[in-house]
Amino acid sequence: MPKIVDHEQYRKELLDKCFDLFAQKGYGSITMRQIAEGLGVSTGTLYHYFPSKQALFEQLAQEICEQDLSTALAELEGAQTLQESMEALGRYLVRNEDYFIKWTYIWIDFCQHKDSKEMLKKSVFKQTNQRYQKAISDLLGIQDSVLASFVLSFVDGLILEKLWGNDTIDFIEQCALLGKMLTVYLPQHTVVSGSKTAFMSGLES
Amino acid sequence: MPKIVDHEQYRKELLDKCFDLFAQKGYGSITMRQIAEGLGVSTGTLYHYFPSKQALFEQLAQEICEQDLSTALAELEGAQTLQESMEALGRYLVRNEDYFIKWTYIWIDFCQHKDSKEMLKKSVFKQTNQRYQKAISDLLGIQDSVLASFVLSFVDGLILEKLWGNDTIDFIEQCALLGKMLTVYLPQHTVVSGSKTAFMSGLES
Amino acid sequence: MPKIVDHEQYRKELLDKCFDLFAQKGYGSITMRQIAEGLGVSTGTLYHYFPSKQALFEQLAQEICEQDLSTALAELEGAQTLQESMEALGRYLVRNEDYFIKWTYIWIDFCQHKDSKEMLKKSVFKQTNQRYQKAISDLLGIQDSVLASFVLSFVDGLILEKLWGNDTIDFIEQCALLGKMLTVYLPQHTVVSGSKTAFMSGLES
Amino acid sequence: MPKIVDHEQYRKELLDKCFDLFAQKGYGSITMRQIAEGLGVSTGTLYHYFPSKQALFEQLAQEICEQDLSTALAELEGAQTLQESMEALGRYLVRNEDYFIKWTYIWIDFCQHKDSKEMLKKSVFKQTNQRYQKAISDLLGIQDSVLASFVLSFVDGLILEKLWGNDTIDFIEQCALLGKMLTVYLPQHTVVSGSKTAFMSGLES
DNA sequence: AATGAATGAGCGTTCATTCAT
DNA sequence: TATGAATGAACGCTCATTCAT
Repeated sequence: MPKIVDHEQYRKELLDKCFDLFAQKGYGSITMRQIAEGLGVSTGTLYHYFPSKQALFEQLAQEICEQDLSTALAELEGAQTLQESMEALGRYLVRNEDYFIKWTYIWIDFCQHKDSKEMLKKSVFKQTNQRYQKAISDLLGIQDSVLASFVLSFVDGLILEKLWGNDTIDFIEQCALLGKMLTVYLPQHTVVSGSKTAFMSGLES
Repeated sequence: MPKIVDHEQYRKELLDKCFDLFAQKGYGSITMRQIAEGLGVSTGTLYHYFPSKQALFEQLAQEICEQDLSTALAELEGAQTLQESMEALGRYLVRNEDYFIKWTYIWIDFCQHKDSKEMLKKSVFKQTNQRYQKAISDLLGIQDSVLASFVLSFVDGLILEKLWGNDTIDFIEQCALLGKMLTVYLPQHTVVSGSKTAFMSGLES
Repeated sequence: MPKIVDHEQYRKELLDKCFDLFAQKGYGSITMRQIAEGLGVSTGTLYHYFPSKQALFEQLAQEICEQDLSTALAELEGAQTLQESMEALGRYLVRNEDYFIKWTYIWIDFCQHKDSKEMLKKSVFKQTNQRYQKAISDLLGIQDSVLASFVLSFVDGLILEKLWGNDTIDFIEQCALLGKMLTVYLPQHTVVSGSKTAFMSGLES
Repeated sequence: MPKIVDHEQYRKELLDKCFDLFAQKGYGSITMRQIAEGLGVSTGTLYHYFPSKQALFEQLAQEICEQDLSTALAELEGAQTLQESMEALGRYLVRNEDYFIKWTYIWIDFCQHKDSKEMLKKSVFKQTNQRYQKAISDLLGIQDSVLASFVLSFVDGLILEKLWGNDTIDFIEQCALLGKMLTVYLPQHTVVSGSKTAFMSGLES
């Protein structure tokens, strides 16, 4: 039993270290030898833990989708106003820019191989997307899914612009702008249903 | 009397047909044989027109970056209000969703191979990005580059969400929302300098 | 616990077996698949031991240049007279005719690819040639380099004639003739400096 | 009829120009495109005159074998003594060193492809070799075929040494040495049969 | 006669994967 | 468990050859 734990734990460690490797070269361009080398193991060992390159990549995709959002979200809590929330979001994006770019590389790569993995994509990604949307709803303090999608898309887009080398974009500035826009938009368009959210009361303070 | 072929024109035709192929499988995963087959030529012919796979891909990237925006922009003209402009943008995105997703796949792929191509990326893409930003500025009728980047990122994000299979996003709905947000935001924050733009007067009507 | 293989030794074994293969078809006409098949390994294995076809060929050329001459020379020792030495040389050439022809094929091939290998050729071959010239000087028992070159060229020519199919040439007969010619020529032209060589005393007996 | 003459003549011109090309890279390493380019024609034209690469090479080999020796030999005539003849030979070799090296490259290349060409080799080369041996006999003024082979081999060897880069060899010096050796050797060993040759009388003068 | 575009088998080489140790 | 040698199908690319003009 403890053996299995070790095996499983080591597998996860290897998987984590694969993140950068796949992000840098892409599924189609990295080789198992390069991965093994990057992990500091032999190809034999790599195949001992993962049945194939495809399986390794899918497990990685699965893994990064299932990553816990709670610690991330914790960083965003504590804001008193929407504006503060957005500014916190901006700082959070700046701090994790590199990670998000890599995440994006990997996920897009994964999407491109939509053969038999359609199902996995459907199940895992949909779920992930919902979690992100939920996180944004919580952050905004509203339930409007269109608005949540709006913010989600905007954030995706910020990262995408950075990914392809546009360094004229400033996450902080952009998120602040989003904050301002939401601040002037929301009070006029939100149907306050029942009790106010913590966020709304924050807004009014 | 050689076989009469307009070498340059045929090269461009082949290049155009490569767009879908590279978008579907990615640079690292598609093979020259597959490309040749997809184009309906032999590998020999493919190499007669392109010196290498990498050169073919770079020419494709160059090509799609240099594509004319004017016809695209023409579709967006004629709107009287910002809201109408945004709605036109939404319809435009819906109409060209497939194209933009493929464009994104290819460009991200290109960015991932940033070895000696850094320069090309810098020169070509930067320019392209500027043209897009300019187009958005024109569409909005403002000069604020932060705002233009905001809209650009948002649009990028919409496409990215669609790319990875999120079909709960509705371009029309999202662009309408953007329109509404801009409509309430702009009058309060834009310093109208000198004569009003056509757009601004439309707003006031 | 890796598979136990003495990498370096196995590499040498493969290299040795390449000798005949390259000699028979020539560098430009033999394929790596044919070589692999000839060696009884897969192409993958071949590339595991040699980085490229060119490197393989260069290592082979290097190898055959560095081969020990001492055993060969030992066969030629023990002759009491110049005539006997030359007759021993003739028998030696007959015995190794096949080997020398192959050696010649390979070396000529190597010389034809004198691009960046000029240096290797210069260093390795020159050295080899000097060793051969030295061996001939020892055999003749004289220091005259012009004479040594004469004999060397003659021997080269004998092999070359055999290489291109002239089977009217008889190594024994030719070497005997060389012996006779040297025997009548040398006493009249050699300045005996100091003590006589073993060979000279043999001549006089 | 005149058309055919032109065709045939042009074919020969092309063939002549191939000499250097094949000598420089070797049959297996030169491509038909490179040959065409070297000749200043298209591949189509090349194939119009020669049915295949192999046929082209064989025709070249045939051609250079059949080349007239008479002009060459004329250069060697006029010597009064054997020594003079050998010195003339030395100068002749120096003058044509480049040509002979190329000739050797090509012929060795041809010999290496001894599949179905064995016959051609047998017939054409044997004949050629006999002509050379005859030329040498004439030059020496003797009929001894062993001696002729000796000289032929020696000359071959001189060229071979030069081919593989040995530039310490001096054709003039070597041929002079050969002259001296023959001069001391011949009078003692030649059975003068019947009338003296022109050469012998020269020797005695 | 002459061109060069087109072909596809085959080249040198790589790579995911297997296997003996 | 861990290694890296071994495999051979398949990769990017080339080349002798054919063919439409």
